[in-house]
Amino acid sequence: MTTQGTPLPRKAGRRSRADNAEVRSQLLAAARSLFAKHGYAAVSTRAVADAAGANPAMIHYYFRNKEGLYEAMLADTFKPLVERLGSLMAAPDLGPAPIRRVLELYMRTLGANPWMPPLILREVVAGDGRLRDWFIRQFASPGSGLLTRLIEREQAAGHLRADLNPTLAALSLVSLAVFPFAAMPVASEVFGMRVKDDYLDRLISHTERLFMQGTGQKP
Amino acid sequence: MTTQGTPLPRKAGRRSRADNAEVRSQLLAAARSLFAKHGYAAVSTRAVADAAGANPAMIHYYFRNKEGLYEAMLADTFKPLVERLGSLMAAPDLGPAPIRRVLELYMRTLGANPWMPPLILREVVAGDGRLRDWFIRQFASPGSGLLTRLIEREQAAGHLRADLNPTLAALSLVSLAVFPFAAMPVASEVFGMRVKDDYLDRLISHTERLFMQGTGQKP
DNA sequence: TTGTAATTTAATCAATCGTTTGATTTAATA
DNA sequence: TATTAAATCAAACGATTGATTAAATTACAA
Repeated sequence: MTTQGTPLPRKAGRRSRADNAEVRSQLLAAARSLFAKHGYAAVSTRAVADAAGANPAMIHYYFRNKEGLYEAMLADTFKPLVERLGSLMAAPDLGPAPIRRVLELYMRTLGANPWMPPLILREVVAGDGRLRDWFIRQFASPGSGLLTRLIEREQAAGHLRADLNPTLAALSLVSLAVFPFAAMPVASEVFGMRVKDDYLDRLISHTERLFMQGTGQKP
Repeated sequence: MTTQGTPLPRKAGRRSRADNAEVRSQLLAAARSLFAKHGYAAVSTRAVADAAGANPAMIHYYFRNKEGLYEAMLADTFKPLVERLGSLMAAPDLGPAPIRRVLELYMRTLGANPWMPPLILREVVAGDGRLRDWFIRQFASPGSGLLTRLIEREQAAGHLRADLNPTLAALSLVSLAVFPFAAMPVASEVFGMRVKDDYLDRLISHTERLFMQGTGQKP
């Protein structure tokens, strides 16, 4: 499971061939698409190489093995979002409507990168370790204490309904931020949804509203 | 994907050997546990047979192939819940607090059968068909129109906050019913939750409360 | 141009996959 | 007891898996 071996591209001091790292990034893109769609075990390294228009040996060359490829793909995919979320929630003085801004950043990112929700869900659900620990660490720093504390602060400020347990509210918020996107293909059939242009806006507003005081009025 | 072949246990007119179907049910149990924990592609038919203390050929004998085993396992696992949910929501005259009763049935069942949430999530997320269609059909009848209409009825009766779109509320309800259970192992680490005896009750109440008017009081 | 390291190809390794075969055992029927 | 069918087993099938290598090719510094 853990990669205990030597590093690979032995100190690429020289750039060559098509200015490059192009094959590497194409492998990452192919891996992201295939792993998101079919899951880790169902995707062969040959399939990734084919989809990237490369040779299986290139995976060994750049990433040592299948796990190394998967790990690099996850980091490449989620690092930007995790960093932006962290800096947003860790800010000493929150701007206006921080909960909504977290929701917006989260949902718009997932909406724009459809491969993210499946990857998140698979990592969350996967019983075996693989990258579960790495993934937990990624989302633990900005997602756990920070989100719970953000909710507490917003409750204290009177911006959020106070009758909710902060920890459960944080868990609910994440649930509502992730699941609907991963379930979109199915939900559109099950619930007969017509995913129109304003769907994302309506979903964000709806989710935010759940944590606010109900008005009793129709939306 | 579709099994186009002949049926297998050729008309079991005779019962034999340990009164039987025991191997069959043990294969189903092993498949349920392993597929839930590791996913379809990551589990070999040999592993299932070993865990069931049976011979690999018995899978072919009872279920024709790996997909047949998986399909039978899904049906065996979810049919009871689906039926109970359907009859609860389709009742002409709902009893008191039907939303809470749906939540209770759903969550307590998932809580008592830890393999269900991973299976649901995998089926929802799986891009390829396999049993996605079957699964959608299972949850479409009781889960779609019925749940949405139930929410509308409860809104009309003044039992549910009226400022929520019924379809989005239905999707949110399902999200909150499924995701926290599947995420439990991770969430307990990320959110520092201590899953105590009353955890399920508190989660149910919290989720129900989200769809009610906020009181502004601490819980 | 030549030397050298980076990159890519083709080929191959042992291991494991899902599946099937053919023979055997068990138990009910005639 | 003889017959028959269901159930089970050990063994092996061909195909594919992840991984690795040796050799060929490329690009750039000297």
